[in-house]
Amino acid sequence: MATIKDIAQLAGVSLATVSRVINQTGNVSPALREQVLAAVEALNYQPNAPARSLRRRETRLIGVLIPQLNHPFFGTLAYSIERFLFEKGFRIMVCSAEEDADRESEYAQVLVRQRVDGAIVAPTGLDLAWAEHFAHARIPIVLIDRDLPGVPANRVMVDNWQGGYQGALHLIALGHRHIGVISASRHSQAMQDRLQGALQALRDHNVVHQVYEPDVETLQQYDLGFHAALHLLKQQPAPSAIFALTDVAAIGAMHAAVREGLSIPDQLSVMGFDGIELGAYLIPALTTVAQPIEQLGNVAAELLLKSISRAQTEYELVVLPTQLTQRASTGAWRGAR
Amino acid sequence: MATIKDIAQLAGVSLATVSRVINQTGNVSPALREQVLAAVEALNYQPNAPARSLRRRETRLIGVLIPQLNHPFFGTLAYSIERFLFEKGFRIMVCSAEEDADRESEYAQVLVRQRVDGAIVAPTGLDLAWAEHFAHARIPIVLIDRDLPGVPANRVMVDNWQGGYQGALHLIALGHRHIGVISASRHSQAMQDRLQGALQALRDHNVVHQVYEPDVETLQQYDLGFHAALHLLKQQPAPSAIFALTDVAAIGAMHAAVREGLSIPDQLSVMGFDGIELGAYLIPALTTVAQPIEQLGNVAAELLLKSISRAQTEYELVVLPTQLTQRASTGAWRGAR
DNA sequence: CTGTTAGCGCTTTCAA
DNA sequence: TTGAAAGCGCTAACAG
Repeated sequence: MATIKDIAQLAGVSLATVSRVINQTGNVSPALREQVLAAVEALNYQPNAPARSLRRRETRLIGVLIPQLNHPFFGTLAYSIERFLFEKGFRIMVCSAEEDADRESEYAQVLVRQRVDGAIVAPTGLDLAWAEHFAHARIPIVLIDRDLPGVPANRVMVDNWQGGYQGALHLIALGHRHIGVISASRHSQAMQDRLQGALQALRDHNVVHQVYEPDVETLQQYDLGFHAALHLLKQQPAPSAIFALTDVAAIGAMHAAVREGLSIPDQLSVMGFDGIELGAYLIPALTTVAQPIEQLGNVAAELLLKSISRAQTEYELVVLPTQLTQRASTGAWRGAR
Repeated sequence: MATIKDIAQLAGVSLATVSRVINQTGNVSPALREQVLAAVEALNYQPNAPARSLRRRETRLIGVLIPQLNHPFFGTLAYSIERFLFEKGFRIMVCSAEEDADRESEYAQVLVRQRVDGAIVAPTGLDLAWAEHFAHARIPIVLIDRDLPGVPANRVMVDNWQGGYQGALHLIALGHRHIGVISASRHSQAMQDRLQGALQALRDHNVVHQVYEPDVETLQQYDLGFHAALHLLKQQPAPSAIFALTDVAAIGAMHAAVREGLSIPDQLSVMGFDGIELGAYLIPALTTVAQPIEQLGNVAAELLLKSISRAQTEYELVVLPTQLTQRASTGAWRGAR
């Protein structure tokens, strides 16, 4: 591969001049500029990013550490971050921690070694080993989706408690008095907040409820919802509505309900949480507590860029609102089955 | 951040010794090794990847260039590649070309500049500018999902033509004689192959059919399927079955059908192509021509690693079989509506 | 406006 | 077994 030296040679100028032309820094006479550009063209020169990073002490690389790439919510989040940062001249390295603290920590080290300029992290759980790695390296991070109160960092997320409350309230307002709740993870702060919010609403209105929480973390979220619903539907009295704390789990729950011969929403209302695009196309379309996913990603990226450019000691917490998106999967209670 | 020099100083050894310990190359006496390791621990040393890459002339980075990160099929593909390569000590840089040739080409340049050791590409279309960038830099690539006959590279994909034929045959065997086909893209070779395969089956059995092809590339695949189905259902005679050439489009089509008051599969059969996990949880569960997505990713990654380690002039084409996965969204023709 | 030069952090001969 | 030193490709003083 051609180097700056080759260009200099071919153009008959010094290394510095080539560098100046390429980076548009400093003044170069039009004549020389032309020569350099011609040489660049002729040799298909592409700057060596590692060399540049080494010298400049910045990589223009941002780490994105999420639980799972192959997931509608996190995939959309990563995608929005990618687009935002691409415009700003930053590239991303996406890493799937797979809901595994060891893997998460290992990936954090990888990102540190790559000398990313910053990282956006949707933490897996309560283990903070990964955060230590970034802290030691003084690499700024932004927490997204899942809160982690102890960590010194900017945070951007929705008000999960409020969303949980809001969602449960929707079912209550429809007349449901036996409600099942499906939590997707014990270790996610977001999930716990949603759950507590929902429970509060349920208690406030004296609604009988049953909670399903998985014993272990799982990546099989559809399946989780499926089995959770099967479990909840066996309870006595059986719920007339299910509030799944993620859309993906809600989809699994819907499938389980139909397999049990129940029609949605006539015999069972099902709602989710997240607001993934897919929800609108389900049959019936999924009622959900929607997060502003794109905005979450954009705000996080923006905040990160800010803390990269000027070291800060004050950390922001941005809380975005959720929005109840009522669609066809929930309906008024129609009496006992 | 601590450098190898700091470690050497603290441990009272030379740079070379530190390097030997860290890389486990060359022999170092146990005593010195201990000292070095202690210093590494004490200073939270993390090797500087850009510096190492510069010197070693390899980055252990692999580019993954796909049309869209936020997409069940490509997301799963990227995820399987990530997992496979992580085990082998390689990291990935995922880039979403967004079905846009310019963006794709730009991203290819980014990857070249990062000096990735190789790239796995699901090309957007027929513009080959991106491939030139890799070719000039002599960076090995593997094509995945979408074929591009002219490009000198390993290729791994399913037999899309056969899959298309197989899918159409399934509907024909169910007795359908008016079938609508939804193609998701004009520029994707994969899509064209599927379409041709399906058309062949349709012609072979004298089945009346109607094809919907989008005018422009779109990232809104659910919506594409939705509008395509609306269009097809208006035709005379109306189709009794729809074969969408991606699962995501099939989901949109199902939604449109239900909105038009049709029940699936009683009044309209719908099937897709891809075999995304979600399909099994839809209501009704989606019949599809399934690709072995994980395997596609793994094979591509393996092939790439092979061509990185030893430069090759012979290129392989790996064709994996599709599998018809029959579920609830398709059923026997029940007579005219 | 242009060129020379000193490193960025690391690996790897080559000598000792 | 260990260390000294050169250099990967680039940028940024500094000098002219």
